[in-house]
Order: sequence, then C-alpha cells, then structure tokens
Amino acid sequence: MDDRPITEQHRTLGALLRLSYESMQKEVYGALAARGFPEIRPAHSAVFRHLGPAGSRLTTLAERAGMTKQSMAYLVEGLQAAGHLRSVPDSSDGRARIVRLTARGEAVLAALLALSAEVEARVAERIGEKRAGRLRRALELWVAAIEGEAP
Amino acid sequence: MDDRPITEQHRTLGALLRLSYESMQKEVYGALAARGFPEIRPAHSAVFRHLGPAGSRLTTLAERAGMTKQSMAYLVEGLQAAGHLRSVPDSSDGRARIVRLTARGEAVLAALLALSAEVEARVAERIGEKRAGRLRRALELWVAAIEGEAP
DNA sequence: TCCTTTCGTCAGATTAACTGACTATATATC
DNA sequence: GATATATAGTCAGTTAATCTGACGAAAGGA
Repeated sequence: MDDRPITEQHRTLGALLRLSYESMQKEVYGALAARGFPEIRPAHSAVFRHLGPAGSRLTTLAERAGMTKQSMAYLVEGLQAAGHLRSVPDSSDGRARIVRLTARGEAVLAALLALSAEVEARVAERIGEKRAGRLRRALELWVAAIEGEAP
Repeated sequence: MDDRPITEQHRTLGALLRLSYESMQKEVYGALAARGFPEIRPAHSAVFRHLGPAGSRLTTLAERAGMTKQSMAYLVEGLQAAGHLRSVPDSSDGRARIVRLTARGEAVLAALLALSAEVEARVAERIGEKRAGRLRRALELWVAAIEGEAP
C-alpha cells in the first residue's frame, strides 16, 4: 500500500509524550498484574497518588486529583471492594469518612513506586544515563512552569 | 490539614509525562475549539494521525492506531457527521470504503499541527531552547527504542 | 466451485469520566 | 438559640471511548 499517514515524519511533541507515557503505563500495570494485582488499573493511580499517610477524605482526594467527588467515589469503591482501601468515620465530622490504605493497598503503592523506578532505570539504559537525567529535569521544569501558571 | 499525599516529593517519570502530556493536550484542543472546531476531541487524533493523503480504509486506520475496527468506526462516524471526513467506495474491493478528509478536515489537521508546534515553542520559552531540544531528542530516542522492541 | 479470509457492521458490555438533585451534618450570623 | 448557608457524601442518569462476539457480503486461493 502506498498509503502512508500524512503525519509520517511530523512527530509532534504531544505524540512523543503520548507514546512514551503509554508504553510506560503498559509496562508498569502489566508488571503489577504479574505481581498479583491485576485488578489495579491506571485510573486508580489517582487514588494512590493523592492519599495522605493517615488517610484522606473523599472530597480531598477528588479535589487533589482534579475530578468530581462522584468520580473519585467510583474509583474508591472499586479499590475498597478489592480490599485495597477501607473507610472509617471521621470523628471530627459526622458527614465525612476517612479513606485509608489496607496492608494490601500499601503493598500496591509500594509496588507502583518500585515499578516506576524500575521502568525509569530501563529507560536510562536504553537512551543513556545522562540523557535520561536531563529528560527528567526538563520535564520537572516544564511541570513546575505549568503548576506556576495554573495553581 | 496535615494530610499531604504520600507521593509528595516522589514524582515518578510517569507522573511527569502525564502532567505535561495533559497540559499540552488541554492547550491544543482548547485552542482548536477557539479556532472554530469545538467538536474535535483528543481521541479523534487517532484518525487524523493515521490517514493517508489519498484516504485510507477503516481497517488500515484501526490497525495503525492499534485499536479495533469497531472503535475506529465510532471515531470516523463522528468526524463524518461533523463534515471532516467523507467515505467513498473502494473501486478495487467491493467490501471496502476509503475514508478521506474533506476541506474542513484538512483545515483541522493543519490547525492541529500548527498548534502543536506553537505549544512546543511555548515550552521552549519556558524551559529554554536548548533544554527543549534535548527533551525532544531524548523522547525521540526513547520512542525509537520502544518501537524497535515491539514493532 | 468451494473454502477461507477479510471488510465492515450490528449488538451489547465496560470503564471512567461528567451533571444535577438530594440528605445529613456543620458552621456562621443575627 | 434559631436560622441560614455551606460542605460531605450519595443517588440517578448520561456520555465518550474503548472492548468482545457474531455476522453478511465480497474476495481470493486450491
């Protein structure tokens, strides 16, 4: 077929980010499934990323993750049903509940962080230690600029 | 509240990629809406990215985008209804149709490429020309490695 | 000609988000 | 202290973007 895509050599920065992000996600969640947590999906990271060490309220989680309470409740519900979270009443506020990690949930968080570091190390192997370091620092700068604009 | 997230200083590479990718996407599709194409959503890029200049078959598009024919058909349907695509019978195969861009579709593709370049230039302003160049090259290397592994 | 593969569609399910409306509890104001 | 307003979480319903399975029609090979 002589029907090559139009955007053949035109790889936008967005496309590069998407491809690398998706590959990383695939590796991390694939490995997590292999380690015994096949029920954890990428969307769940919104919960793990934003939970405080002593647990957090649903509303707080939703706010941090930039999503609605309802959407966060849906994610928490799934993780709770799978035994990664438990939720206890907030003694200081009768309306609220505190969501916190179970032991199994702690294991998932630890595995997620470990696997991310592993994948990052594998990237460094592939493109070079130095370049990988600069890649990370460039992204950190960029993200800081984004967060400075829209806090 | 002394309930900061666990992953506070632990920004994984995946998180950095996600944040920058999402910010870029938001800028590009926001600007695209402002330019008169509010109906174009990020998922549609799977179509624009993979269409050949003379149009392509649905099956080809799906294969290139790494999704099912049904999913691609759903995206194409929306773009067709909005007048960005038309589909004509494939003269060489009675089962197939060729999907191609209308003038309006060409305008969207051009705008997408232009806006991506604009955002990339804005990133260079924020983090420095040199660093942005290295960022792009590091990502290109990484993506090449990914594609070398799983072709 | 007959068998198998391929192209696209129909039908239905799932995931991950959304909006709007609501209850119960807290907090602030008079 | 009574009343008004704000906040925490839930219920119900919707949408977008994927998936799987089953299928009819056309093409291609033996």
